[in-house]
Amino acid sequence: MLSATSEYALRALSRLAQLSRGEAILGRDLSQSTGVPQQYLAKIMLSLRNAGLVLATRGTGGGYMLLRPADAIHLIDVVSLFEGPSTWPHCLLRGDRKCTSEKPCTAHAHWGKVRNGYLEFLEHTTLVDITQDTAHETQVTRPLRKKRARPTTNC
Amino acid sequence: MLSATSEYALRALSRLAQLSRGEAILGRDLSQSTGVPQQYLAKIMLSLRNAGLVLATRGTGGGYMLLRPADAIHLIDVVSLFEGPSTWPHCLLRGDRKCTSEKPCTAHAHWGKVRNGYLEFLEHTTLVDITQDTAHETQVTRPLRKKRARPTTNC
DNA sequence: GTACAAGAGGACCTCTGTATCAAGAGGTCA
DNA sequence: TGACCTCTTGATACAGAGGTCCTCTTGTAC
Repeated sequence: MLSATSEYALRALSRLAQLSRGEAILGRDLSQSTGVPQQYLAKIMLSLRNAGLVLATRGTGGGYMLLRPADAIHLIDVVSLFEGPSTWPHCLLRGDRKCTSEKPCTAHAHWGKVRNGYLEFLEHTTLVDITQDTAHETQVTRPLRKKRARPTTNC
Repeated sequence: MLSATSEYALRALSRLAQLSRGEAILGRDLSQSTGVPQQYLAKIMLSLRNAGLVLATRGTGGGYMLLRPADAIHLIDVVSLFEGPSTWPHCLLRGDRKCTSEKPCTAHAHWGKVRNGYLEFLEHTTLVDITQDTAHETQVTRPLRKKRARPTTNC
């Protein structure tokens, strides 16, 4: 689905979207309110800055702020920075050469619908949509660690 | 999306689905025709055997075959063996506690549709749907000797 | 100009999924 | 019974994502 990095980026941007216009937030505070490890968040914010999504100001009184209105930043702008192109392949079995667009497998069309649904979701959803009006609360969450369940050996 | 392991499993099962009834395929040949590393495939097949999806027979003339009709094996049966429950969380921002079912974010409902679409796809699609009718090519299978199945230790 | 605040960035660590190796266990056949 | 075949299994290696540490660079205030 989404990598932890993508999700971290969305959470940070969502937090920035809560700020009033012209207001900046420190990396430290951003880390605290999103629950993303500070040093790792710094790296993510760097990518976002290089992508022209946020403005990072150094020195006393510095911090991060959105460079564009929240409703002008779509999830796809963020996710595409951190996810490879093959995350959502044209066929579920991306490695299987037997399923091609000329000779698709039976499930191809159904899979295409699912895939398009997901991509459209990312394209049409903006930061505003995933942002709660919780600018007042300083809720601290834990760093998230992607964890996959081990293959079950029983039924 | 799907882990490599899940996809490997689906490719292998899809290959098994091409065999005629009672026919088995060697691990070596299965690896060759699916492009999955042989030793790694062996481990995956073991999980599938433990899950009651395939029959593995050792010794001369042994190999792998489906234990149920291909149209009775749904993708969800396979994928759930290898993917954890958090792969498709209820909210896109799974780590963000601010988005709850009581107080969902604006995108929650849209995300739910995408999520359900994916899950329904896995639940309704069977091996038959992802299997090409290519049983004629590189025929490296042969009838499995008539022998009782080794009782699986679990299930 | 100096002290301090704050982001930038390289080096390195850790964990997990993916992959390989080698030996073992179960089975067939002459 | 022994040679041979094939899956099983534990140990181990490798690569990449996630995460930390430390130093450097830039900017502000006095």
